Amino acid sequence: MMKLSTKGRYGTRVLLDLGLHWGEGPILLKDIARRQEISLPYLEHLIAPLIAGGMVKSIRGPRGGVSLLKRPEEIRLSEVIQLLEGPIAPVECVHNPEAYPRSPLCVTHDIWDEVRRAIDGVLESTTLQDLVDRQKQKWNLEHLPRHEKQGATWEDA
Amino acid sequence: MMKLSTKGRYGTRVLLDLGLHWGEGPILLKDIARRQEISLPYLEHLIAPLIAGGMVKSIRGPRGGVSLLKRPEEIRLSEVIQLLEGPIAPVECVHNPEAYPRSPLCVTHDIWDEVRRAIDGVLESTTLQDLVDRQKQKWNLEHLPRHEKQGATWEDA
DNA sequence: TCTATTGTTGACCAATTTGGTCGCCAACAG
DNA sequence: CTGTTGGCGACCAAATTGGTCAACAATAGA
Ligand code: FES
Ligand code: FES
Repeated sequence: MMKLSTKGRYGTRVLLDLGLHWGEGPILLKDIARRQEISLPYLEHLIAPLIAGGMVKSIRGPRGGVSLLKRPEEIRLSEVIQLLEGPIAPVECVHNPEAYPRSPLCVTHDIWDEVRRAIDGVLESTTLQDLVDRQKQKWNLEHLPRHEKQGATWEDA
Repeated sequence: MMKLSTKGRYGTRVLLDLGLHWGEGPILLKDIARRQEISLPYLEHLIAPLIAGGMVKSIRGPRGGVSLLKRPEEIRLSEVIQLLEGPIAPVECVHNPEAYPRSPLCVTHDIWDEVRRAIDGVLESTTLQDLVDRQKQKWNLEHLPRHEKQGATWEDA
């Protein structure tokens, strides 16, 4: 039920990667693809909505690449998921109130909206900087230099 | 993102229907199908996991039908969704901890688990009886006799 | 200006999931 | 035995997912 697709999962990892390299100028898609183990052609599609959403900037040509347009602490996970997976809602009608005139009569509607608010609460209160901080902390606990662990941000076993 | 499928949505309506007819003996699938506007063949598939999960009892033959095995106040929405849609988790690894040895190193894992707990919190604290009560209250506000409105529990416009 | 580099786009594809229908079988009341 | 009712598996179409590929656009630097 209600699984996140690879868009959301990979995309979050891509942004975490960009957050970890914040301030280093344009990052090559090729490098992100290698570190996050995402195929380059697929990554190009993943990054598109993030660029369209004004979250990421891209530069073509030599010395090009992509970088965050906003500071990591200004990027909330709710925006990220919104861009990558669309509206955060367990059912259509919750996100699209006016299109469903029956909502006021529908009991389950109220519950699904509560679920939506619960999800949104978590994602809204988490920023990309939070993820970056947690990642660095985990690396420190491992007593390993950061650059040796940069590939270890996967969610797939 | 993370939409509920018709299994979860229709199935919840089916249980709400059974909750509203609690104590009336076996309810015909045919009647549920008509009231909830679900095709009978599809309904038979929807009800299967609920029977397998011990939530609903079925009786075949004349004067048969289905009915709740537990009282509506003992049926939590979390169980319902669990039976109909599988584990409540935005990513596999959250539900399947031991199969994903990388979890402790993975930052996003923590976030997805927070999301899972948020969802579960809502569904765990809502029982079928809550839905029944809300439905009756909505009907009362409409000042209409109950039996005229029994079809109006849809979530689809 | 030429070229190598890097991102952009859209067409295309296979696999999976979703949302069903249909036909036959099993159980049971009368 | 017969009619009624649910159980179950095969089957199906459509949508979604998860990609690949080739052609193109932009740009930096020689
Ligand atoms: S291991 Fe589960 S999200 Fe990373
Ligand atoms: S109208 Fe949205 S769930 Fe019923």
